[in-house]
Amino acid sequence: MADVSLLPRTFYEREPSEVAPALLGKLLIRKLRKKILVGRIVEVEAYLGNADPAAHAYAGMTARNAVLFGPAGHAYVYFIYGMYYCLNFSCEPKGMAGCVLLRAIEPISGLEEMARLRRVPLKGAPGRLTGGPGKLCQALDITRSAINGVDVTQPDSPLQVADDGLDPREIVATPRIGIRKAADLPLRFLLKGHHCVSGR
DNA sequence: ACTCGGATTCTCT
DNA sequence: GAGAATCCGAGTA
Repeated sequence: MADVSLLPRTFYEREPSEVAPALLGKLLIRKLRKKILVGRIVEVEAYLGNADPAAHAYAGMTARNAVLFGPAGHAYVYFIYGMYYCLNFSCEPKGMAGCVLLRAIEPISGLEEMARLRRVPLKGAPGRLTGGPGKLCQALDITRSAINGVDVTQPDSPLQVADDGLDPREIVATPRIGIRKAADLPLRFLLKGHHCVSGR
């Protein structure tokens, strides 16, 4: 893994529908006390802020979604269904409060620690480890208290995104998963045929 | 292969 | 007090 560069803030200062597919193939890096966990982003969803009824920011700023109304390139972590967290990155344009939801990664490094955090056996399909928004947060120890509001463009941040030069082969767009409103928009992006995307 | 429901708690009305 | 950008196991087939 030579030539790995941190994604700059300008990367996030675009429309979510542009940032989302651009994140595919990038490396998600989680720094813990002693260990470093790495995964490759293989599935994301764009949320268009005040232009998108399915977005958390649609109804305006609250204590929960305040991060989305700040500068781009920050982590928005929310708690859902009583037991899971989901990870997003804030985007521009400013005031629009758009974001990108990370739905699945391919585990690259630190698989043992990920399996321990997930409480599943190490052997088995990698998609079982990080193939879903709730799963990847559990595998990388991402919680609202630890990660929400973190600037992912900083070298000393516990959560970062980097480019290692990989050019994704084929990207496909589909409707988003698990939402009631605006359920028809093709804002879910994934690496075609990848074995770590969410679902069965 | 598919459908169904339970777990569990934060957030906003 | 309702509903939620989920996951997993059980049941049926």
